[in-house]
Amino acid sequence: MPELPEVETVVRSLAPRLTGRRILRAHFSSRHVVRENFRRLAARLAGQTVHSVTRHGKFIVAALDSGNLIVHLGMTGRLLFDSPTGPHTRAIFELDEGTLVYDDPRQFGRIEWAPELPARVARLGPDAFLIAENDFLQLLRKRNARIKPLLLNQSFIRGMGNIYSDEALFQAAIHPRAIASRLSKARAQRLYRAMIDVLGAAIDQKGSSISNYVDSEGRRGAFQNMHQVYGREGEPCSRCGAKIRRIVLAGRGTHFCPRCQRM
DNA sequence: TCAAATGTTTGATC
DNA sequence: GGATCAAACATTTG
Repeated sequence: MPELPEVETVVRSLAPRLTGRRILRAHFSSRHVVRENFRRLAARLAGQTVHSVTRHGKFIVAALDSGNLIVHLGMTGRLLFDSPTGPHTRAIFELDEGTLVYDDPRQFGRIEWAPELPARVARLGPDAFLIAENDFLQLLRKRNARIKPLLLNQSFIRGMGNIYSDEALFQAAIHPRAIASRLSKARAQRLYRAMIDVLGAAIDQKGSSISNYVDSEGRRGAFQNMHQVYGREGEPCSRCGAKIRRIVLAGRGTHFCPRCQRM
C-alpha cells in the first residue's frame, strides 16, 4: 500500500484515534516484520501513551512517553482499528480504547522501537511533498542517473514510489530513462510541479487502492481511477492516443507514453 | 506454470 | 564514490 499519499492517508486516519491512547499490551508473530525479541518489544511498549503520529517519507512514527514506535508498511502492510485478526495478522496492539491490528501478507513491512529516529531513516533525502522547487532542481543537476530509478531512491528524495513516479513523469512528459542532470531547467520545473501536483491529488483522493490498500478505518482510496499510465499497458494514452508501454527499469515495471514522453 | 505486485537491501560489476 | 543490474525477502493473484 505504501507510497507517500497512502502513508499520509493512514497517518491522518490513525492520528485522531491513536493520539492520547495508552498501549496496554502488544503481541507479535512475525520475525520478518519484527526483527528484535518479541517480548522485549512488547515490554517496552506496554503502558506507554502515544503523543503524536507523524509521517517520515514512507515511515509512520508514533511518539511515545519514551522513544518511538516506527512502522513501515512494506508492500502489503495495513494498520486497522478494531479489525478481526486473520492468517496475515503480524502484530496486535491492545489500547485503553480499542485495538490496532497490523496485517501484512508478504511481511515486507517492519515494526520497531527506537529512542530516536534510526540513522538509516533520519538520513533519507528531503520529503517529496515538502521539498522546495530550487532544492529539487539543484539535487537533479548533481545526478547522472536515469530519472525514474532516481525518483524511487529514498536517499535522493523520500516518499515517491512506483505509481507516483510513473504518473509524475507522464504529467511532465519526461521519458523515464532521461538523465536527471541533463534535464533542461524548464523540464525539471515541470517535473517538480507534476510531482507535487500528483502527490497532492492522490492525497486528496486518499491514495490508490490497488491490491489491498485501505486506511486504518478500512476505507479505500480513489486515485487508482485517475492513473494515466500506471497499470495501463496497451491502453491508449489519454493525451495522444498512442499505446502506453511497459518496460522494466531498475527491476520495476515502468509505464509511459512513448509519444508524449521524450528523452 | 509463469509473471507480476503500491518496497528495501545487499552484492557484484563497471 | 556513482551508477547499473540482479537477486533476495514472502505471499498472493491472474
